[in-house]
Parts: sequence; structure tokens; C-alpha cells
Amino acid sequence: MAKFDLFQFVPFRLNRLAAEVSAALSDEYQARYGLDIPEWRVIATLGFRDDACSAQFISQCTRTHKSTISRAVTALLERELIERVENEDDRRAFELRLSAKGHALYEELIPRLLHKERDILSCLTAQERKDFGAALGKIERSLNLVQTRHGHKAGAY
Amino acid sequence: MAKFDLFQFVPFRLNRLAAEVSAALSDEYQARYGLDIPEWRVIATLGFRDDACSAQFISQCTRTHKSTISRAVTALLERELIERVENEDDRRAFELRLSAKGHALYEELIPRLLHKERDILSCLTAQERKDFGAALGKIERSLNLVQTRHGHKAGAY
DNA sequence: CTAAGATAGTCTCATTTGCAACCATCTAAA
DNA sequence: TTTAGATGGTTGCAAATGAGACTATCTTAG
Repeated sequence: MAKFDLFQFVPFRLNRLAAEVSAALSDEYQARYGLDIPEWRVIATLGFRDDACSAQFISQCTRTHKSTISRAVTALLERELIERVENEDDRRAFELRLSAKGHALYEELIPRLLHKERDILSCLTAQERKDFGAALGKIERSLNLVQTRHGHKAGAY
Repeated sequence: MAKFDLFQFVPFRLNRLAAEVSAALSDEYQARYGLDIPEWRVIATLGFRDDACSAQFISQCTRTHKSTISRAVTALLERELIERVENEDDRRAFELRLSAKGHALYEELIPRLLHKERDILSCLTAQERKDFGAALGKIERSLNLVQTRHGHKAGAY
């Protein structure tokens, strides 16, 4: 059998790398702002979109379980970082959006995170970064992880 | 502020991708062989190395908490997939190695996993795969995730 | 209109995991 | 040697997470 090298095995490397990068970032949003990962994902999704969106939407596009998102939403509502209003068209769903306070946090946090990302990727040349991103994109598309313009997982509809 | 795009944010993408790839692989080692992720990591590390190694070593090179490894080792001992012998030089540590049964499982599992990996990366050209691996390597090295020939985390010693 | 099934969100429960205390052993320094 | 601190491994506990039941609401077929 061809010798197997765990440290060359891409799934393993992705896991390890993702864990490490997350740990590096959590210094920013966790230690400084008291956000855990699901909460940060809610904030990031709401901040990214100008209009409101549902918990379901956040769950789908961040690939986080709906119960996890539900808890994060509850916590963020209590901290008044987001707002929730009834959806007139569908009273099961709620429209979520950042509050002014949440938006301020978002605007403060984003540059820090982008800076961290730049740090982490600074070991690559500009071309390598571009190629790396493109490769990630290809793999994402082939695994059906990508969002369409309207934020729905391609292939899920 | 420059508009932030969560879906272009590499840390987020790595997390999502790693989770998805792990899920795809766990069909193999979980459903088929009843191994969870930490157990698979123990098996993979022991199978990769010809000689025995300690739980501590596995913990370090897979970046998995030592208590998690300890539990995985206990489970694998019970299933007789690995063996543990006292280390004469240091009676705190144990030498771990695959049992014959464990080795058979390893030999059976590895081709399946490599096949899955190939599937996942088949959306890339050979050159892109090479470049992607190289980029991962650069990032790993810059984050100090890489192992030396003797299996120690570079920079940790 | 009604019934059956789908969907949004919450909640409870079981599992997983990290943390940290702990024990045993080893190392180094006085 | 003695002692203080480091290290390998285990375990109890608490926090985080996913599965899935459940309620309320919506949709669609008849």
C-alpha cells in the first residue's frame, strides 16, 4: 500500500488549520467583545447584508445548526446587539437586524478581523493568495457550499 | 469602511470547508468502522509511524486536547485496536501501537479515505492541487503547525 | 374549507469537548 | 538526598453543540 501520510492528508490539514485560525481570531471577538463563534456568525451575517434576514437564513449560509443560531440570537437580543421584529408575511419567522449598538460593534470589529486575516495570509504572495482563494472557491462549489446572490445555498432550492 | 464579505473571509471559509469535508469523511470511519474523530486521529497517527509513540505525542501533532486523546485511547484499548505497554525509561508514559486488528482496520480504511480525498480535490487540476497544498504548507509553517521529521512541533522545543 | 405536510423557531436531552484538578513519576538544583 | 517544579496521563465537571421533539404558522391538494 502507498504509505499514508497524515500530515499530507488534506482533510486533516484543513481541520487543524481551521481550528488554529479560529483560535487566533477568537482573541478578537471573544476576549475583546465577549462573542462566541455562533454569535459572531450572526453578527457577521447581519452586518454583511443590508436588509434583515431570518434565523433560518443565517443557519443555512453559515452552516450552523438552527438550535445553535437560536441560542446565539437569544443572547444577542439580551445584549441588545440585534433587533427582532415580526415578519408580517410569515409570522413563524422573525426579521433580524443589527441594532445601532450592534452595528457599531460590527464596524469596530471588522477591521481587526481583516487585519488578522491579512496577517495569517501574509506568508503568501499576492498571486498565491489569489490562487488559494480560487482553489477554495472551486472546492466549495464542488461541495455545494456556495451561496447565490440571494443568499441561498446553490442546489438547495 | 471597505465592505466586508463574510463569504470571502478566509477564516470563515476554512471553518465551513473543514466541517464539510470532515462530515464527508466521517461516513467512512464513523458509519463503517465506528470510529469518532479523535479515535481516527489516534489510529492514523499510530499507523503513520512505524514505531510506538505516546499519547502526548499524538495530542501534540494532531492538536487535540490530551483528555480527548486519553478517552480515545481508552476506547481503542477496549476494542483491542491498539496496545499499550509501559515505557521503561519513563513510567509515567506509555508506548502505544496498533494491534494486528487495528493495523488491519488501518489498511482497510486508508484507501477509502484517500479515495474520498481524491474525490474532493478532483475539481482542481493537478497543478492547482499542488499549489493548494503548497499554500496550506506555507500557512501551516507560518502558524507553527508543522511537524519536524521526528514528529515534534517545530518551535515547541 | 379542510386536512396533510412543510417550515421557522424554541426547548430538552444526550453527547462531545475543553478545562483544570489530581496522581504518579521524572528532572534539576541546592 | 531532598525538594520544587515539570511532565504524562486520567478524571470530574461544566460549557458547547447537535439531534430531534414540539408549537405555531404557512402551503397545497382535494
